[in-house]
Amino acid sequence: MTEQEKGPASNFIAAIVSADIRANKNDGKVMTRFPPEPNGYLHIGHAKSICLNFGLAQDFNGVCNLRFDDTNPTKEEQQYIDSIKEDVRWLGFDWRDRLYFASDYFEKFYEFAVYLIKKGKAYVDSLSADEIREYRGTLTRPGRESTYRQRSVEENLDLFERMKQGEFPDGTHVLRAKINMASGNLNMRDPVMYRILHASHHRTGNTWCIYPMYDFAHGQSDAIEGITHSICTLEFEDHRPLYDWFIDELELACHPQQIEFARLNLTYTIMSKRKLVRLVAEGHVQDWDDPRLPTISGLRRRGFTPEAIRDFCGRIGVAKKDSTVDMALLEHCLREDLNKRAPRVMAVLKPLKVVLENYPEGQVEELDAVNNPEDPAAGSRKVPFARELYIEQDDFMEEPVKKFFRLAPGREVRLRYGYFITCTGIKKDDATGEILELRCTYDPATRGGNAPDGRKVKATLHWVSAQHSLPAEVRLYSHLFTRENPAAAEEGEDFTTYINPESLEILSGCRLEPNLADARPESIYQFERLGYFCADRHDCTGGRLVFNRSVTLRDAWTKIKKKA
RNA sequence: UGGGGCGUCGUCAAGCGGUAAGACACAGGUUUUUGGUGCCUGCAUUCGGAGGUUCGAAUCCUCCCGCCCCAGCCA
Repeated sequence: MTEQEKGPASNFIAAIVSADIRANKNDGKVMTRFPPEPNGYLHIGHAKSICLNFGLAQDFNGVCNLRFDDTNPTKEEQQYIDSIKEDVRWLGFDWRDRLYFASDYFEKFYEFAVYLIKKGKAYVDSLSADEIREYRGTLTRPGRESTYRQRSVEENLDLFERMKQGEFPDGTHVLRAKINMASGNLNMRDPVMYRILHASHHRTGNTWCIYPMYDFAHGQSDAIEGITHSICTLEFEDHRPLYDWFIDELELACHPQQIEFARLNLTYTIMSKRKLVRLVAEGHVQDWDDPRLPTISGLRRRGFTPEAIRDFCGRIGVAKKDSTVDMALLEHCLREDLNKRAPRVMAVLKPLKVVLENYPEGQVEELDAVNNPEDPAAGSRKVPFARELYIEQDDFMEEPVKKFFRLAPGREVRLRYGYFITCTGIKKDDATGEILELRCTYDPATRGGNAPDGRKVKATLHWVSAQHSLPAEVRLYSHLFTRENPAAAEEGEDFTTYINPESLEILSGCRLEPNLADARPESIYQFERLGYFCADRHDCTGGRLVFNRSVTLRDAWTKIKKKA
């Protein structure tokens, strides 16, 4: 069942939207928006918001805008705009011609500000940043009014105009809303609306040297665009009274409804932009698209599909409770998607040579292998079989423990789509005792993997032909952190303490079946019995074969081993 | 000690006065040329706690407890 067939999501926000439509609020129309600040890369938490906003629009016959909240030129960059657009598109969402920028509305915001000044609802404050903080009071004590709060409308108008003209250096004045310095909600204690920033903006250049704060830009942007439901995360709940206050005082025709939901947390990773920046900047990971990161580009490079991510976002639900979703659910969604789509292929990650003593030298057979047992339409392929093969080191034990039913001395197993083989000998390095190769015999009657006499074997192993297989590099990824909640650091430690030193294992001597010779970057395969692997979008080029492990297959044997 | 939220299975999450959905995880079984997949079974006499209202409460009322967010000229 695809996510489309599962029907509209049911969550408290969908319920609100649905009720609004029934009541014919907003003439029954729905318009949402995804409003990222272009100061970093999108991560799986943003995907939740994207799926919610675009999904609501889809489910209720509305539209969803992509709007960049670019009101702080000191932090925002074009490269982030590009990556965000690419990621949203890759996730499968289309904003059509509705690409907006808060900076498109700077002129309007300025007029709004002037309007509020004239109305006596805004004033220029000339306190220093430190003084403003001090005057604001504390959580339990009310603030004090600024000595500049009573400036005349004329003086405020004059000062604000001169702020705009660039007469004053950064930090000398701000425009503030005149609300209530005694409010229990600190956001209502005369919040700053504009600050002076002599900085070049990535879109407006040097046109402005005053920039609106989030609170004086977001709601108005929503109202200008005609947004009906403005969905954001819980930490903005305290801002809602201010969101409403500005729109009311500005007497705007459209008054979107702000609704808050809990942001996504995932076990064994971190979602905070600040911490992600540190991981990248301090070199704990390669870059923003490091496959260990929960960034959209990292997940993509890891081999996650848009379908799996969308399915995940649909399953986790939307609510107001702080929660941490099990990473295992994300992995489950990927396995489920890939199980039905990924072509199967054989790859040996840690090769152990096998010589079939009774197989004719120089003989090569092309054996039929099913491409995907879950999808008959995927057809089959030929895989070369020869006297010398590689199997996985983990598939042999000289002294097998109980419940290990793979290859061992004297034991017979099946080579997938190949023959039954029996281990007859071990060649070791005399000095180190290291196993160099296995001597085996094969049963010619079992070609394809079936024994005419009906005898059974307990294991089927994957393999590749030694001479035909292709060398490859395979990167094995696991959790970036050793703790479920790395953000909750103990005394004297921070989250980097819990970085998993084994989150990346690079295997360079891997052997792939020859059909993988022209694997395209980003193509995903199931390496039988091992997991799903994705050709690296950057490094799997120019004849070099480089694969990233997206996720392992569920593995009963590892569990048995751990219990023992 | 101010303001705003939230507390239903290990983790998410339905439920909205009529007697606790579902998913992941976990545990068994079964099928199987992937110890994969599929299929079957088990997994909250109880909804943070205590009172109360009611024939009946996770749902309504009261009090208590716990957790999260807010003192950027960040978003």
